[in-house]
Parts: sequence; C-alpha cells; structure tokens
Amino acid sequence: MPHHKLIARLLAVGPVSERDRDALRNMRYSVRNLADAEYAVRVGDRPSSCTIVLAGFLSRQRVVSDRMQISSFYLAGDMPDLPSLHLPVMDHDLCSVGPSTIALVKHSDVRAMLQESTGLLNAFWRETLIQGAVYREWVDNLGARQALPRVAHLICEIATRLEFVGLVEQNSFNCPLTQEDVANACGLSIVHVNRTIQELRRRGLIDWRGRTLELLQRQEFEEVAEFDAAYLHGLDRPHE
Amino acid sequence: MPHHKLIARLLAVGPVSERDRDALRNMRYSVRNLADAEYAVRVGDRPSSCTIVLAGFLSRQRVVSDRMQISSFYLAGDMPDLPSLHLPVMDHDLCSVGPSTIALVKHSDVRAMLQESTGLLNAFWRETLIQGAVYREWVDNLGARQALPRVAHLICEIATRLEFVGLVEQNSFNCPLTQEDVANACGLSIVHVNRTIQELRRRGLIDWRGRTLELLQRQEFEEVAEFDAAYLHGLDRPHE
DNA sequence: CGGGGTTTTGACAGTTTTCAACAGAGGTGG
DNA sequence: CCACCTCTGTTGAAAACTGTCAAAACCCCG
Repeated sequence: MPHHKLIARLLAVGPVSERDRDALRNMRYSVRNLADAEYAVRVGDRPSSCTIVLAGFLSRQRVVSDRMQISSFYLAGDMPDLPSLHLPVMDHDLCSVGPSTIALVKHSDVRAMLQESTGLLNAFWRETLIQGAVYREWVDNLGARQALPRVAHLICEIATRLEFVGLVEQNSFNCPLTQEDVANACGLSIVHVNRTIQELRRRGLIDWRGRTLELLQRQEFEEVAEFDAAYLHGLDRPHE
Repeated sequence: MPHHKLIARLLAVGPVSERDRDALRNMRYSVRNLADAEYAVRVGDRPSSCTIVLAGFLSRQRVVSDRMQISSFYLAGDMPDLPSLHLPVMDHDLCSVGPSTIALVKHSDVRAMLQESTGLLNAFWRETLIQGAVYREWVDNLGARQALPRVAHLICEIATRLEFVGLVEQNSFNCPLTQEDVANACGLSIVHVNRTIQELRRRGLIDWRGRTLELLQRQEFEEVAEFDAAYLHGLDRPHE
C-alpha cells in the first residue's frame, strides 16, 4: 500500500480532494525491497518509474571532491525521483540507508494521473516546492552552523518529518543512519561527528543507541539546533 | 518587458508553446527598481505578487547562527518567490545585490494563467524542479568542497546561468557581488574569500575588477571548480 | 565463535576564523 | 576641486574548529 504513506505525506502539507486520493489509491505499482547500501537509482540513469519510499530511508548522494556527499534523506511517503518526470537524467544516486522498501509507479501512469487532475498536479508541485525549502535549509545548515548545531539540526528535521507520517512515538524513532551517514550529510568527518554526538549525549539531549534514537528534552535540543519546523510547511505543527 | 527574460529563461530549460508564450507576453505587471541592499520581500511576508527579476541580482538570505547566509542568487528571468504561490509565508529575505529591477505579477493573475494552461503549469513546475537541483548543488558545494573550488563553483554557476539569458560576452559579465556576498553564499569568512579570490587571480583563472568579472581559461577554471553544467538542465549547453 | 562494519580514542596537521589595522575606491558636500 | 566619509578590499598573526591518521574497542550478524 504505497498510497497510505504517500497520502499521509501529501495531506500533511496541503489539501488533497477525496477524488484525488482515490486516484492515488488506484495507482498501479510494484514493490521492491532494498538491502542496506543498495541503489534504487544511479547517476546517469533515465528512470521510467517514480519511486515512493514505503519504509526505511533513502539517501540522495554523489561523489564530490573525493568524498561522498549526501544532499537529502527521503522517508516514508517521499518521492525522491519526482524530478525525473521532467528532468530525465539522474544527477545523484538514490541509495538505501539500512534496509528499505519502495514502490515504483510508471512515469506513464503518473503522467496520465496528473493529466486527469490539476489538483494532483498542484499537489505534486507544492511537494516539489517544499523539497526545495528543505534543500535550502540544508544550505543554511551547512553554510552557517558549527558542527554541534548542524548535526542537531539534521536530527530535528528527520524527527519532525517522521512525525508527519506517524513514525515517532514518545520522541523516539527508528534511525538507520550510521555516524558515517551523518558525516556525509553534514559535510563533516566521521571522527568529528562522533565527538559531536558524544557531546549531544553528554548534554543529555539525545539517547542514540543502535538503530533507536530518542530525543530527551526536545525543547532544549531544538534550541541547540536552532530548529524551527516552519520550513517543512506541515499543516499541523506536531510539537506546539 | 518582463516576458522577454522570463520567456528566454523558460525556453532555455524546456519547450513552451507559442500560445503559452503569448499568455506570458500579455501578463499584467508593474516594475520596481531596487537600490543596492534594498529588500524585495522579507521573512514573514505573505506576498500577493510574484517577483520576476528583470535586471541585476537578488539574493535569498536569512540570518542563521549569527551570520547572514545566502542560499541562492536570482538573475534575470528568475522567479525567486514562485514558492509563495503555494507556501504563503516567506522563510527568507529577498534582497537586491547592487541596484536591480524586478517585475511584479499578481498571484491572482498567475493563478488564472496557470488554470488556463497546464502547459505553463508544467513549465513552472519544471522550473521549480531545476531550482531544487540548484539548491542541491549548493549543498554539495558547501558540504564537500574546500574554499578554492567552492568559490570557483559559485562563479561558474552564475556565469552559466547568465549565459542562458544572454548576459555574457566573451566570457565576461557584470557581477554586482561583493566579496562579502561571496562569503555569505559560500559559508566562508570575508577574509578567507579575499585570499581565495586572490589565489584564483594568481593562477590566471579570473579577472575580477570592480563590477566586471572575466573568466580567463574557462576550461581550466571549470576543472578547478569541478563544475559540470548538467544540473542546470539547460537545453543548449552553451560551452560544448 | 569469528569477522566485518561501526564506534571510539589520541595526537597531530590543516584549513578556516577572528581580530585588528590599513589601503583603496567611490560618492557627497562644502 | 578637494576634503571627507563610507564601503570594499587587503594584510598579518594568533586562535579555533575540523580533518587526518592510526589503532583499539565494540557490536551485531551469520
């Protein structure tokens, strides 16, 4: 059921008519399970399907200047390669972070669906606009913040986006990222990320053991991260 | 004539029907001149018009962690606050870099135009997708590259985007950025940007005096910058 | 139980920032 | 036309943050 998380995601950021929701529910799709570090799409590919994340995390990544840079994470309900509808050639890899599950919907089906409904077309456009806001926030994060708030901000974003699709319980969620992934996303070295996370732990802000991440003292943590969820443009701000 | 640069910009990245071009040409608009450092829109504003850059540069910026971070520059033909159509509250300032000229088109007019033509709706969506690609490239740039290639990459991007709208002649163009602007965009200190630009000059890669920037040895310069224009998704790659 | 990936540690090197001061360019007013 | 003022660009030295290298501890999975 790819529609479930996708609809939840779209509803979290804007209205979608009942008719459009039906169209989404009736999409044809195939499901694919990805192992840890397995690629969904590669740089240079010309996908003929759109990917919808059903479970787990995907990263958008590319080798830049001899290191792996991650420019976004995609969670349940996200459509990481929506751009391929208009921009045929992938400029990044989409890679599974931990095991994950994705749905694939043919471009032709998506196009047909969007031709039927300008409401959906607008919803997808809005979704693209929000993705843009997220990328810009990453620019701000990488450009202006030191390691500690930078890492904290990343964690806050993931937590809030997971809340949109109901995957956080008592400030605790499943997080498949390794410290290396955090380093690649934050533009920091693994060693420095390790020390930064230790500092967050030392301050009693997070408890991150294995695949489980718990936010202790959410308020203080978001202050350290200088996090303001407004840029995610969620309709119901979960933590207010 | 806001349509001129806007149409050039849209045509540079995708097909637009003659009918849609007519619709763009018939847009109602008002023109506004901005002085250096004057704001077009501020954080928290709820614009009722869309901005189109006619001449000069705008920067998208925000105070992050006690410094000014620029997350994008917008050049002639760009529509920096297109997101406000779907995301009403501005999350960044739009600020003039040097004097500039913008056109303003009422949201209601834009909406009417898009309702008439799914072709235009798709063109604007594609434009948003490309903006997203540009933001991601900035993430890669800030996250992975050292000062020298980072600054060089920014310059390459601006040059190429200016070429799309015909504002580069003999590898030379008008560049209103100060070293402080470069610093704010690249997440570096002014002093370090100054030294970096001197190094680029010393290597004979650029000649940047006053408001005029000339790329000497374009090929080598783009190699230093690790620049590949593919992410801008121009239809005619100018430098091939 | 073994083995590979992940986390952790320490010492050191490097890039980048900060501070502070000065030179130069451009615009304004007298 | 020059003085003056501000913004921009430039320099040097010291400090800070972050990176690199290398090794060890840990942990999960088969």
